[in-house]
Formats: sequence, C-alpha cells, structure tokens
Amino acid sequence: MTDVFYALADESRRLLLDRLLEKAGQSLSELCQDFPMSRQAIAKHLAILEKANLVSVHWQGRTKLHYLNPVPLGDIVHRWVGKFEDARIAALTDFKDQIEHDQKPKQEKRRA
Amino acid sequence: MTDVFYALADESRRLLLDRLLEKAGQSLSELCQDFPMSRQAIAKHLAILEKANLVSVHWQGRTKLHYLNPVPLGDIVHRWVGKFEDARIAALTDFKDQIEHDQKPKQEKRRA
DNA sequence: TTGACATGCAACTATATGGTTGCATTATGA
DNA sequence: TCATAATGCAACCATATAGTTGCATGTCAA
Repeated sequence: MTDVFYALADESRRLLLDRLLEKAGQSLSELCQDFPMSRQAIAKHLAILEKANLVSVHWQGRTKLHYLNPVPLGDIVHRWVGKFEDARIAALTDFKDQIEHDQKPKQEKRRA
Repeated sequence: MTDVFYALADESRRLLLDRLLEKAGQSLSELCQDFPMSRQAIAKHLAILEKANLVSVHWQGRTKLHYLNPVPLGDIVHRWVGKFEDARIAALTDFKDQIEHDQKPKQEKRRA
C-alpha cells in the first residue's frame, strides 16, 4: 500500500507509467528517450515502480523489457479507496452544501 | 495529484484519515490520543492532508475541528486511475496468464 | 484577571529522496 | 575476438521529510 502510493507520488514515475501504457515492453534505453534525466535516475524510478509491483520486467538478452502492471491500481481502488465510498456519497449530499454555505458541517459522528 | 498521492504515501496519515472517517469533527488534541507521536508531528501530518484537500478544517473558538474530505479520492480514481482501466481489463485476460506461464507477453504495442 | 488548555511557530536532527558522475559487467554482432 | 551497446553498482551531493523540543499566542472558564 505504502509502496504503491509512494511510487505514484512522483510526476516522473507517473509519466513513465503513461509511457508504458502507450507502448508496452520498452527497454530502459528506449524509455530514456526524450526524458530530461540521466539513465541512472530513470533506472531508479523504474526500480521503485517494480518494488510497488506497478511494473513487471522480462529479460531478453542484455535488454530489460518493462511492462505496466495495473493490478495494484485496482487493488488500491477496491481495497482502500472503497471504504471511503460512503463518506464520498455523503459528501456529495450534505458536506459540500454546507461548505459552500460556509457553515460547520453538522454531523459530529458519521456512520462507520 | 502529486499532493494527494504524497499525502497518502504515509501510514500515519492514512491512519488519521481512518480516524476521521470513524468520527468527523475531531480536534487536534483529540486526534493525538493513542497516537504514538508528538502533537506537533500530528499537526504537520494534518497540514499535509489539508494541503492535499483531503481534510477540511473549521475553527470553533480555540479548537480546530477536522473533517475528512473524500472528494480528491474520487477524483484520483476517475481522472487518473481510469485511464489504466483498459490495461487492467487486458491484464485480467492475457497478461496475467502469460506471467503465470512464465512467458514473455506477446504484445509489443498495446492499444492506446 | 488569570491560569490552564488548544494550537502555532521556529529551530534542530537524522534519515530519505532525487539526482548526478564514474566505472564495472554482460551480451550482441560484425 | 572484440568494440559497442544495455544495464548495474557505488559513491556522492543537495534538499526534503519525519520527527523532536521549546516557547509564543490566543481563548475559555473560574
């Protein structure tokens, strides 16, 4: 959980995921093209994405091919964000209204 | 985007969100109870959550009441994770199979 | 009015992070 | 075989992060 959020908390890493969404199976040097950063910096970012299981790799000779693995994203949505779903629905009804009317939200204890 | 992921990339901060989901409108000192950390450390975490717009505050005299704002979570899911949805569906069909069979995924270019 | 309570502000510390450069290792292909 | 290409490893640096402690400010209530 922490690993995934941490990995996503960096613009460069999110951009790398975008690149791998556009085209799967890119090598490190391929991903380095048009990226304003040294190869080693990118390799570190990819290692972090690997650790978070957001990227899977496959060696082919001396080149390391990278594949986006979107499964942890789904996990986060369903196993973590999900529990805030009730609050989100409530937010659409009362919370937002009250904020807009510059009042203190009246609920002292929201349902669990 | 970065602010939200960054805020969520810390166990303590995610725990604070849990606390505010259980009971809305808690003050700083209330949130300090049973939290193995100084008040100032918690205040910093709350400031980060505020900056990410995950927590809204309301002053009542000398006490600052904190409310969970789950809207940015929904935004992340729909505006960011959403674009990986196609890949996630594909992952369930071919990618996972091939990983399990220890083969290189055959797609060189996934659809955009 | 004044003491106590809730919070904020500032300085400080140790460690993590994001980046760099230089060199080593391994595999390809002419 | 051997130069080159793809990657890894290690040291280093500046800054950010997560935490601490001490003190200041502001508000409530007796």
